[in-house]
Amino acid sequence: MSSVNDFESLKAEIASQFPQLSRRLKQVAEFAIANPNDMALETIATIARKAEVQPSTLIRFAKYFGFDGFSEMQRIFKGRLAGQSDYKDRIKAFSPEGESGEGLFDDFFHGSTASLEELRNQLDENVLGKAIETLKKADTIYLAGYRRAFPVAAYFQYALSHLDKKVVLLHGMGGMLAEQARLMGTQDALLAVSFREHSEEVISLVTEADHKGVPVIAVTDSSLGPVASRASVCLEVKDAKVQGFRSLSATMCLALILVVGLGKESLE
Amino acid sequence: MSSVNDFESLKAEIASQFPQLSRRLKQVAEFAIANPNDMALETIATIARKAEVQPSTLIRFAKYFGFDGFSEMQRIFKGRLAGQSDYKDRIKAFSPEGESGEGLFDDFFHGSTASLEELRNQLDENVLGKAIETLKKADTIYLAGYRRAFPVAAYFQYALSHLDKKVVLLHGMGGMLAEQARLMGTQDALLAVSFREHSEEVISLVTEADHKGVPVIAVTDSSLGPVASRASVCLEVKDAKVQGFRSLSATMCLALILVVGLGKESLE
DNA sequence: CGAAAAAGGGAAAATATATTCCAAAATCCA
DNA sequence: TGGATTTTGGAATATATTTTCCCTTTTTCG
Repeated sequence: MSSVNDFESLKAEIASQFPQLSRRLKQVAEFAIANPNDMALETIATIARKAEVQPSTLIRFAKYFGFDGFSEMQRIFKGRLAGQSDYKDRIKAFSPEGESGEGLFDDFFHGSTASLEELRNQLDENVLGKAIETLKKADTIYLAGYRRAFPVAAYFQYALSHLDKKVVLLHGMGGMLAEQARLMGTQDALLAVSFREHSEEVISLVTEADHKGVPVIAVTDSSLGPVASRASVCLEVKDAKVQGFRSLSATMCLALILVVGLGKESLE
Repeated sequence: MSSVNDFESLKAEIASQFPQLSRRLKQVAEFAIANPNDMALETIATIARKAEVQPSTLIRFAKYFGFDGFSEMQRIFKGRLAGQSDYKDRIKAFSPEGESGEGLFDDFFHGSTASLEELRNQLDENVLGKAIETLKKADTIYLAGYRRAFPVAAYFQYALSHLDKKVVLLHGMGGMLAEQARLMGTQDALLAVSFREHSEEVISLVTEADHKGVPVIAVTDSSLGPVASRASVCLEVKDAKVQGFRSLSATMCLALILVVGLGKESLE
């Protein structure tokens, strides 16, 4: 087992050992540094062919650097591609045993930070641009969000109205949801925030908008759900869950990005 | 051989077929979209374990979408990783610190992450404990929050009601704010969320509660403001500001901490 | 130059991985 | 309800991949 645990240190190690490597091992070293993707994604045979060495040379190379075999070294290259922030895994599962004396609430911060990290990695600039473009074109922006998504919709209402956008929060108060929604037209847009177990209200609103030809921008945690499938633009965001409750940290950050993006666009 | 050649079209294809997939195939679809990295880097057995399906289900999934087998479909996922990582390296290489046109949204993530970090450092365990204790003792929790603070109050309403706490959101709709607030008693508590330029409503609510002897828990960005000074417990949180707009990422994290803290306490 | 040591090639063996297949369970439909 | 059809789980099989090992080639150094 090698002491090297991440790509950066492996790279450094290879660089420092390089001069004293044999001819073929140098060849592998150069290939590995130049083609880390291949090293992560291809089989030993394919890599060997591309690097023009024998498969066994690759294994010798791995063993030279203290790994049990090639596969073990390949993990490092895979880790590099996976993003390897170790925050990532935290989104799904938190240590149930919890505290180790230090930082009783670290789980929460880690979770939120992890969600942000994930959002940063996943957020597609093009999709976001399309969303902003749609909002910009809209005469009136209708907002939908219920249960956990309601605070997000409320935040949009606050922030967008500060941009002098016409916004209507479809709160359904007084049982007037359908009436409120009836006014949506093709020149408008519906910004729907919805998380799994999507509420009936949001699904029917989105469906109606879709039928009418009103552009729908979805902010959701499930890009395969009923809301996303009817949306013209789908922004995915996953907040960390702690003891049955999800924060809204990442979603709020996404909301801010949308708002500021729209603000910028409007000024130009 | 499938007609799908890149990740984006596979994703679109999966989304469009999703509704008519069987239960396990849906499970795979969700996992695949949510964890494309695992799909590219792990073995069938590992993926199956993570997605909680049988290996054979993964193969059925691949075949459903026209691939010869799982491995062929996995190529699509590998392709995605191979393509994007050039971009990834570029970011790392050219912008080691600040901005350089790349990482257009890094400001937002950085801002939110920094806010969380600050919250983590500033948050006093004793103060938090006192806040939770107060909320726990309260018969009914009254919630106040206007403008930017409203989404936070709304989140509290959602989350606390899931803990079977009696909560009243003082929304002031219909001009009945004073009437709603009149019911607060010393056995209750007022959870007031307010940020600078504090709204008139929240100030008068907090003042009234203070006079009546109702415990007030303040969540605010100004520990010296009119809300904090009248509160029995004051939790300070500062969200990052980007181009005139503040996110609520850190505040939402704090809200989650309070909620989960209260949930734990209640169980014991 | 020639013996000893190191490096390299490549096939064979070992291991891991993907795929098939069939029986059991669930779902559908008449 | 009850037979037909689809879906699912999981062991058995086939395939692919990694690793070992031995022999050949190359390099090193007295």
